[in-house]
Amino acid sequence: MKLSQALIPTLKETPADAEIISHQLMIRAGLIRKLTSGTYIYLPLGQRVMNKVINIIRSEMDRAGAQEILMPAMQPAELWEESGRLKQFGELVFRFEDRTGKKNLLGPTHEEIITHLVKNEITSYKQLPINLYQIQTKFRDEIRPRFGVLRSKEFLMKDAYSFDVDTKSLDKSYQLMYDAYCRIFDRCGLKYKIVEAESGLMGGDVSHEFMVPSPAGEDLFVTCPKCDYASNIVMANCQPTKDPKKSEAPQALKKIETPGATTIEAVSKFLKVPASQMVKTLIYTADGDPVVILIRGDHELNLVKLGRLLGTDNIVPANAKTIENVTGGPLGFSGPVGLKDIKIIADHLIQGMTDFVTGANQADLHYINTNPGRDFKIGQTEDLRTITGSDPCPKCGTKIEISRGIEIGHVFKLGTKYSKKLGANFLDQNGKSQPAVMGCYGIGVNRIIAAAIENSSDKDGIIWPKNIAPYQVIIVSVNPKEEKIREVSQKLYDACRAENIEVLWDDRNISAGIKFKNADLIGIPIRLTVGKNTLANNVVDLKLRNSSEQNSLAPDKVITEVIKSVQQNK
RNA sequence: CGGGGCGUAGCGCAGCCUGGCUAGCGCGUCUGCUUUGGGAGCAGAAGGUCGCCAGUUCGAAUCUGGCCGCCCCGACCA
Repeated sequence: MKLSQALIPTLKETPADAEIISHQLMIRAGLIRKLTSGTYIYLPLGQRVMNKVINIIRSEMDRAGAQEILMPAMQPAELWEESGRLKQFGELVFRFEDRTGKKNLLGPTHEEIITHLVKNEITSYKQLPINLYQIQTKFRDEIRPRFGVLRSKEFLMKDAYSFDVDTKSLDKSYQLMYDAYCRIFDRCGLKYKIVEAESGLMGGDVSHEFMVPSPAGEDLFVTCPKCDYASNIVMANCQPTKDPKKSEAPQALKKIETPGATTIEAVSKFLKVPASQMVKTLIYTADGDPVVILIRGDHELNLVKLGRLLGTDNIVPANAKTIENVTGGPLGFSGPVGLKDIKIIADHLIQGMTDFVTGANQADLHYINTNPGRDFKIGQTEDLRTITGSDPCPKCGTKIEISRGIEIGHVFKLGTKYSKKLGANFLDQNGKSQPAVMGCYGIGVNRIIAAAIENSSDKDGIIWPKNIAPYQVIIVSVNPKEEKIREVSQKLYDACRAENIEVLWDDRNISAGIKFKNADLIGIPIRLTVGKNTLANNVVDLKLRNSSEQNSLAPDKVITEVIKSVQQNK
């Protein structure tokens, strides 16, 4: 492609509404343009990268034995009512009616549809296992789209679904996908971590996320610097204190005034007591019933853990009225002392704490020197908090590390959740009807692009991994009006095209500086410069985007070098 | 949805507080000439419902109200 003819609108200035590097560079390098919040137009350069990624995904999925299909983005709401997920997804789903009043939605994911298909088409164990996938646009009415293409309302996803006769067979299908994902992300040139994850709306018990570490990521994950432990932060187990140290002489419980101090921070400041020496009493309602939870002042309640414990995800903070009913006191001064007729669920650490500060269930009053056992009863002790950076690794005890990451892929063992609900059964060897055991596997295609840029750029622009670069080579003709320069450039351009090497030719009649800046910005791996060196010594300069070295070679030699370099990465 | 911020030419911004003539600046764009190894120079030109609607006023980009859009933080979301 000649740059003079290409729609590659680069920007010198950083757009004001782009916060993170990948978003800024995707706009500046002319990959995307925003249509509205959460939807983007992919320009030629962006679309080329997208296609590169898609091709890699497709080849690895096919290699793993998965078969490509295409399901509609428009789906009947009926199927979602059957699975019970319409309510669960709630506002996240775009809904609409057709002219007859039939309820439809734009698919945020496709478990319902694939299960429907398999229900009708798979009837025998002889047809299993099977893995079907598609690369398709998903729609999610996100509360807050952000960071460009990282969280958008419309995005491209590769989603695969496996069906097996039993869990043992599912383990194999799962591993196959897990390995395929590693190959896909390796080929995309990404550095990533695989972490244990929460299954959320998908359901199922086992899942792993593929995370690209980046400060721009929306997810936090935990890794151990010593062993191989890696987990999403919400899943990381906190170690119970094995041998709680009781203070030798607990102080007497005492009520003291804390006017207007309704938060841990305010009380901590007022009483000059560190948050870690306080206990917060949280009242939630789970399926409408109030629960009382105790967490150390400097810790955070982990709703996922609480949900697992209570067996529901319908957990919301109690309103002021419920709090009054439960504690007899106003919001902001709740405490465990004197609570009746309600079980107190405490985080593991509470048991070992002594002489701590907590609410007195009366306005403007807190207790100091509270001690569990003596002053109130803990009904149940559980791991309820979110792990912190000062916690030990649940596996080996080394201090863990917390990092941010971009979730580019997620694999789930679903089990029979959907097959049971939607009736995807098959006849086993004994002629008995069994629900298929499912797995599902997603990759965010757009996120791979953003993650690759987050992973690899410098002050001048993008540095593409070779396998997903929109073009392999860019030829910069310093002064294309010069006949010899044009001639040599044309020769290089033709030679690349003859070898099927993707090449951009900057044939524009503009000053050289712009061309170099542009080439760096759009991040093409190999740059060939035809300029005064060519005129004086009949050589072309070859420079790689990811190195500062530049070599001068005869035009024929340059082509050989380029071919070698491009093939190395295939 | 709660909190904060923004909306003036394709992009980045000034002007608004303290209302007033033809709404500016930089980049980009177009024409011509000179340039061409790291975002060139000169000369000329095009490009604006000042987000929208209403109100106050002799007069509104500027003041007031409503609405819309966009960004950031949060609710923990594949």
